[in-house]
Amino acid sequence: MGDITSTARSRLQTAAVELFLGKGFDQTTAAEIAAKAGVTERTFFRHFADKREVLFDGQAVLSEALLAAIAHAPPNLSSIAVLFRSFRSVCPLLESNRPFSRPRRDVINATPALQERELAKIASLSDSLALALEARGEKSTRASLAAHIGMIAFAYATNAWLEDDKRDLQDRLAEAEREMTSLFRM
Amino acid sequence: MGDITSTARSRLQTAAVELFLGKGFDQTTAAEIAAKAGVTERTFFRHFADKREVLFDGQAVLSEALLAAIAHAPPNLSSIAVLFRSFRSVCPLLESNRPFSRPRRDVINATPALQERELAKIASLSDSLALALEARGEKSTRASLAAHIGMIAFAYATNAWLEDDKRDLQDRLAEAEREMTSLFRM
DNA sequence: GTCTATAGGACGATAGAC
DNA sequence: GTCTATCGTCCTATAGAC
Repeated sequence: MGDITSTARSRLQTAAVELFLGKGFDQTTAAEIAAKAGVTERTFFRHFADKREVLFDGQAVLSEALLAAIAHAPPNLSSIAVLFRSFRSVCPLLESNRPFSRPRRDVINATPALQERELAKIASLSDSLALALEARGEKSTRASLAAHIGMIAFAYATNAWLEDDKRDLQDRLAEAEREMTSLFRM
Repeated sequence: MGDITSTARSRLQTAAVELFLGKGFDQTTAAEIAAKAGVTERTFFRHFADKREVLFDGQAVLSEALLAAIAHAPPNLSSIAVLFRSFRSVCPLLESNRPFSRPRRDVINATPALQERELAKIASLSDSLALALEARGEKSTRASLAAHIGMIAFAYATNAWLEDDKRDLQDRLAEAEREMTSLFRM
């Protein structure tokens, strides 16, 4: 991937967020985004499989960070404990990204089609985490349940923090973990 | 909803599943489905907002059954307990529907676009369940976490049962509940 | 040479407007 | 029920990096 390529990509992403915020996802055409980024419509679709995908790129970085954290976690921790440990480890990454995440979140919240895509990405990430837990020796069934449940808490904490950062992400995560654990203690 | 409408709807649904199974979702056009059902393409889109939606109708029945079960559950049960109780109560409904659910599931499994829609439906159902739990007096945060976590187990059990019905749905549910609970006991 | 990014025209299908 | 904008795919072609 050379410089020209990545700048075309990032120009497209920036243009997309601005246009989506300004006039809505449905009212923005791929051609407009491309024009604003100085490329053709056809180039837009070469970089992104469909119009929604332009908003879902950062996931790859997050995914790798989480998988690495799970792989390097000490043994003899429960799967749930490993997951929350990993979530905590990526908080700085997410915090530094907030200026971009916040407007992106607003666009997604306003657009059902984008919410669908986000759920798909979260599910895909959960499946990856489940495999990483299996690599630690967890049974397949339990790894999958733990990963998907953990992601519920992670997504919940992230959303709460994006809506209101009076309390930081670590704090939101700790609260989600507490609440979730307590659900099973009664 | 008159008779003509509902039969046209069901003819469209049946035709859609058959065509999707035969040549794949992407290779099937809305016009083909309509023709097979004896109506025009325009009629297809009057019944279903988009091409995917034709496969997601039964959700409404399931949703109502679950909400009713939650509303009529005895007080003083934990949210998680209420949810699993409700899931168990709809098992007969799902079991009787298996002949339709199984091919539908195959189509969805083969089509990313349909998986996205299914995740969205599950999330929407989870939100409804959360509201029903709140109506029982559960705190909003906890209701939401419980509902989404419960749906993970429910979806997991349903998928396992659809893939292999050597063990019935009740059994799969009980196993999911056991596994999930045990994740928080170590 | 190979590989990759950009470009452009044509086109069927979706889905909304009227 | 007709009309049409937009999405998204197919194909080929050019330019630059390595």
